[in-house]
Amino acid sequence: MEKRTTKQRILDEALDLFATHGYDGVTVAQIAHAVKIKTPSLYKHYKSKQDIFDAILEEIADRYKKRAESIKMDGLDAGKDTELFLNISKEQLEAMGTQLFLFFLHDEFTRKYRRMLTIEQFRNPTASRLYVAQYIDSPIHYQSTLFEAMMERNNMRRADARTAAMHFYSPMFLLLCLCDSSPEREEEALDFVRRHISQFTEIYITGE
Amino acid sequence: MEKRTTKQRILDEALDLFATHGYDGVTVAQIAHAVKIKTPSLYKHYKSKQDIFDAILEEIADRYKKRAESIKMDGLDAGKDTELFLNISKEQLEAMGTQLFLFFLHDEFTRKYRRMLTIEQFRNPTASRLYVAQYIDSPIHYQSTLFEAMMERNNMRRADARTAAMHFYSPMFLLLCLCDSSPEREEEALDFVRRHISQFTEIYITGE
DNA sequence: GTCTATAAGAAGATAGAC
DNA sequence: GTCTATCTTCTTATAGAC
Repeated sequence: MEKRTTKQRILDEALDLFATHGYDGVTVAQIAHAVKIKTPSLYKHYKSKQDIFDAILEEIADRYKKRAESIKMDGLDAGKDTELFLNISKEQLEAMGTQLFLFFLHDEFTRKYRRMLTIEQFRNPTASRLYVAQYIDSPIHYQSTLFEAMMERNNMRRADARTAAMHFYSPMFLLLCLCDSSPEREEEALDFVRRHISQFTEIYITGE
Repeated sequence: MEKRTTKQRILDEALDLFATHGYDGVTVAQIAHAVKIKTPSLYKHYKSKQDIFDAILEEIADRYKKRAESIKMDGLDAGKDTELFLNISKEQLEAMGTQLFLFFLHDEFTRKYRRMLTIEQFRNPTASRLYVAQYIDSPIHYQSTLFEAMMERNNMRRADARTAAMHFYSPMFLLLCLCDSSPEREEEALDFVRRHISQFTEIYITGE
């Protein structure tokens, strides 16, 4: 027995195609071919091409919701991650940031989701909502909470926490966009990430 | 006599449609309808749909090339813009940054070009090249040159100029992406831009 | 340079056998 | 649940009159 059902495999292959060509650039025949079935068989699993697309968006929304809940359960506001950051060395912070960046860059699904949402954000309201939530609002909010706590404890230069969060996150965002468009520049981007974090901590982090 | 020829109006309306729906999401009939001619008339001006798209890409490349040349002619490296920055007050810098951001955000063509390149970057190598050049490499390079000169003259905290350039530019880039996807959040984004520049100058600019 | 008419093929989706 | 065969509509593009 296969682990992945045909229904799931359709979503996987469709995502793969949508992430490069966009919804309108992909035919149901291409999806079927990638799944190694004939076109009409698709319709036993999904009632239309739009239905496949919607299922992918739902999957993205589900993953996002689960991750957001797990962050709350782990108790970010209670200070778990803050404690982590307080006792971290500059080198560890740099390694942590690089690792996080590499995860977002290399994780197959994360990368495809991001590319699909990037393409579809202007014509699909749900895609737009998910794009902004996942790649802009959520990271900024997370970093803000962290930095606020650090500033309160004088582990960080006092400043507007949301602006500091943007100073920390936005270079990562830009470099992700760069690598999504030009994967061959990954090494250069990684070098940038390291120097960015290094310079950020020098500027913002007190009592090294 | 009309100022804009039919040939140019086709490009304008096609761009408008491509910038939201992408190349594959637009039919030649839609373009013709927007131009208020019938579909076959399009083919007297362009030999195919792809030809229209390529002409838009060429237009983008031309504008970019011209701007790049005018920057060189104005003599950035000779220090014109640097002089400007050296004698600028914090308030002026904030106003200048906000104005630049607003131009990129509101200028009709700039906005549509950016959205089209965002959509098409993953399936069209030329679109990818233009996207990275215009919205990542070029701004970073410009700011780097500026900051290097300022650091040399001790008008700026000494640090890696390219990293500082990224610290200055990447929040603008992220906020442009936000506004492209969620135009209703423009005011919030503008507020962020102001606070970002204010905090940036506080951190990086010496001898106010 | 614009139109009507139309060709030629692709694309989404269904019917019905197995 | 997969297939072959087929329908219908949409889409790009051309022919040829005006």
